[in-house]
Amino acid sequence: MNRTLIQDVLTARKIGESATVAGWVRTVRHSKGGFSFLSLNDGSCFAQLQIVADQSLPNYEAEVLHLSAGCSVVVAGELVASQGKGQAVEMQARELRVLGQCDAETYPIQPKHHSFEFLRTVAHLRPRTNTFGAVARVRNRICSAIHEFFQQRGFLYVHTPIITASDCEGAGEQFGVSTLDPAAPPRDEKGQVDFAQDFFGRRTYLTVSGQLAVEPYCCSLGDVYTFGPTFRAENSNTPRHLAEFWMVEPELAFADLDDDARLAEDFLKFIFSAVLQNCADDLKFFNERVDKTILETLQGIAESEFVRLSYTEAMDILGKANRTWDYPPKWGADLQTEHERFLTEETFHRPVIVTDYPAAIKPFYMYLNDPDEQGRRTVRAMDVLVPKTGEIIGGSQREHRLDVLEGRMSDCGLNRDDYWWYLDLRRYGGIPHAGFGLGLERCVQFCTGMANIRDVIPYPRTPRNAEF
RNA sequence: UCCCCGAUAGCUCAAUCGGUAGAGCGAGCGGCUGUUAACCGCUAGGUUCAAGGUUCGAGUCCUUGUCGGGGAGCCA
Repeated sequence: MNRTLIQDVLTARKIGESATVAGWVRTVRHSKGGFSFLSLNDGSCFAQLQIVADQSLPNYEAEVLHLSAGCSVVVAGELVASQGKGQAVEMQARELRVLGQCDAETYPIQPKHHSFEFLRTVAHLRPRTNTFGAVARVRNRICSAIHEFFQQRGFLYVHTPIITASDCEGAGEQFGVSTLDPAAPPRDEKGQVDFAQDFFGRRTYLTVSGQLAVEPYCCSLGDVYTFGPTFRAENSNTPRHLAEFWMVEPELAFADLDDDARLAEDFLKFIFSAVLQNCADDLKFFNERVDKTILETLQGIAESEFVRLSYTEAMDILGKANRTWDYPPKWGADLQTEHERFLTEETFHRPVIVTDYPAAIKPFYMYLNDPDEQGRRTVRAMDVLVPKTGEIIGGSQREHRLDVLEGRMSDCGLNRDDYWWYLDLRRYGGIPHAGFGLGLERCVQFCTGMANIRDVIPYPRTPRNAEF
């Protein structure tokens, strides 16, 4: 069909021009004067195009008068200056064809307010609403900005596997992948399930991170990034966690943690600027209906410097704070949510990059710092914390010294043989390198103000929920 | 997984001390109207999440379960 997107009609077409548009009716208002007003949305932008359909249309009485919210139509007509308020231009229909009827009695998306909880139960129809259309467009813009940012800087896009054999990537519980019959799996002599007879001849899992798999490409080709789905089988029931989510993981060659933090800050600012620039109508809607601070916050961040401080400095600030804690800050323990919020929302009012966490609470692959004057060991890790969402990025400089890495693996109780290829990178031409992971959905949450992560991904997967 | 809260009409919610289950929106019909969160009138619409229990009587109290929300942990 040779149609014009409503976005183009509203921005690029002039009064007097003809066009054909197609979309879904949002609301219908019939006038006894012999004409009807349709609000038409086709997803190309937030705005609706008002269609004026009058009784000169041959199907006016038979079809137009029976249209309701949700019907799909194709309209050919001419752009005219609107006589009413609320829109500058509208389309005078010359021909209106109904593509799909929509029973108003049973259609779940009524022209009224719905709760996000209810809309989750109709996830296949919620993209027809203002909110979820806007979320989808912002999410898309963020994804294109991610690729733009890295491609402009010469990063290579690398596809890491979804299915992995390493069962100790260190980032959480994993989903097993198997084609064995769960009711009657083959058993070995000890009565254990014999995964040697499974599809891959060994135990396999869905990936919890592409990092380990992308490092070899970084240590061969330079700056790289991976961007794909990630799976965590944690029983997490929060507005910030999904069992299936998307993660961007750049890996910088010949780089340390300072380079990494600088990249993370530039990266987030690039994304926020892109969204501000290209999704103005959607953001205006979020700012009015979802979170009245979202525009101010995004603009403020795009222009301000992120705060940098070490874990030890953060502990000092928290320790001196004049308030009571559910978890009193203590060097050696991880930052609690209340600590993170205090830093971002009450102390600095902007993103904070916390670096150099105690080695004992971080994974084996992070670069080990020299002991401080008190003999405490830290690693070159960083978390980028933002107001409300909390941790949006986690990253580190990687340990590239073979002996130190092997020592850390022993301390963590890991078997070197399982990581022979990972250790090879340090054995043969090892280089300092660093990287981070950005949770895409948390980024979408931050840009839209949507409170629940289940509402920024089309079909959320969470414990006990894989509908649609 | 732990703590707290909730589940009533298609949707959003109300229902006093345990005593006849209501409103708004939406829908249908009619009126009015270059309308646009339209407006006015009428009508239909209920296994009060499920299963037990207490009681003359349960939407309301008790138990268990399911689902949802908020907080925490795990993290992105």
